[in-house]
Amino acid sequence: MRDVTTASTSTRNRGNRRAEILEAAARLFAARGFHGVSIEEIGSAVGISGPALYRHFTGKEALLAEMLLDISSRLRASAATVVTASADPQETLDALLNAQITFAIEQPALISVHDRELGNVPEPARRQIRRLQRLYVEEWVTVLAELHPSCPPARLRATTHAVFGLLNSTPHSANELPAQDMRPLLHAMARAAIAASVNAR
Amino acid sequence: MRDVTTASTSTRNRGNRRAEILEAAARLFAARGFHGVSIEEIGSAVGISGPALYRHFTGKEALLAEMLLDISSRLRASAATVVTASADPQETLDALLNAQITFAIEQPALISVHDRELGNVPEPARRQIRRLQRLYVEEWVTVLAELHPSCPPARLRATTHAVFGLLNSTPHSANELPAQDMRPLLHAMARAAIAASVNAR
DNA sequence: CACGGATGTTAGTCATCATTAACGTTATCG
DNA sequence: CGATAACGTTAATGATGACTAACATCCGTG
Repeated sequence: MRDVTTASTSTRNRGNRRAEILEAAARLFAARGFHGVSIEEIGSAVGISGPALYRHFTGKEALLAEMLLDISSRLRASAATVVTASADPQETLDALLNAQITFAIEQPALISVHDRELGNVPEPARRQIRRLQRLYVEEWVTVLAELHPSCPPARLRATTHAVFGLLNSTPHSANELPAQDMRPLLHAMARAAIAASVNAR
Repeated sequence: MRDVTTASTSTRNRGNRRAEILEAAARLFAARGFHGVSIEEIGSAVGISGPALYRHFTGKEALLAEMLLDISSRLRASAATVVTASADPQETLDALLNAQITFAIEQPALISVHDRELGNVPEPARRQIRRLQRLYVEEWVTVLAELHPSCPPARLRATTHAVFGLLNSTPHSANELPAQDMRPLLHAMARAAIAASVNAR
């Protein structure tokens, strides 16, 4: 149905509005939770008001679902890219750390929503999001297992979650340090925490 | 224990009710957020139904406020106790770590609610909770500053938040490892992360 | 025994939404 | 020039849900 060759003008701001709405909603959800924010508030945050959202999303839950799906897809995809880019596990781990740190620093609202609101996503989408999250964790576990083959996978999984918690602390410490200091700080802390985890046995 | 034979009626738990309600509400809030849980649900989770909650709390927001106030008071008090108990900063830090780890492992639901729902607490109480949280962070920063006087306080604060994120990852990794393995793992990771933070400069 | 307080119950009440309906306004394009 | 699709708007509509009212019950105590 879509004519790609002549669609330059017909799709003026279509993609923009959706992205704009998702961004505003993420900020609001991060502050007061999915059910604490009304459709009207999301609308007025982007200059339109209320039910106009239904021209872009089929409902509030669908908006949340798309938001979480987008986040987990991007994380998982970036991990997959990083993993195939290098054969050296230590280098790969550093790249995984850098990708996650970039995301945590640049999108603290999405980070918050991502690990708070899964319980509010309706069932068809929830399973898919969980799957992507699990795959993302497994990318990390695989890399860590290459570095430390003697460490049991369950321990590596717990280690990975702890590292995510460390890196995703940015919403709490956003104003303490500038990003240029925060970035190497988180990287160093995470590397040290991982090393301690697999050595202290 | 209690004599069940003579108490055929619905439980003689007079003082326990409030605590019971707070605990059930914490679990529910952790799963679906403050606004995602109804008064009716909280009530039926403890065997009573609906408006009976108003015999124990003046409202839903008051319930949340008391929950968060209780958590932050306990954390702050335990930190104050620990700090005065020893003059050796390293020993004090280990005690702080152990206290927070115990809390994170035993009360994952409270941990979740504590750093997600502050935005839903009405204003008089919110300021007080923030104050207690800030005092708790400052206990940590003070101890860390004794150990590493050359490190700027802002950096120590960011480090503290990152360590909290690491330790409070328990809601995500609850089923990966038994508590007896999780505890030393988190302790070792946190210590290493702190050391890396203050050294890598 | 009567009474009062603590604790429940069930039926309103009143707001607040999410969602839908019905109705403009462009602007692209045949 | 219309037709039509994209995008908004302002009223319903219907649920849900917090909170209140009115009414038991139990139990300690004067």
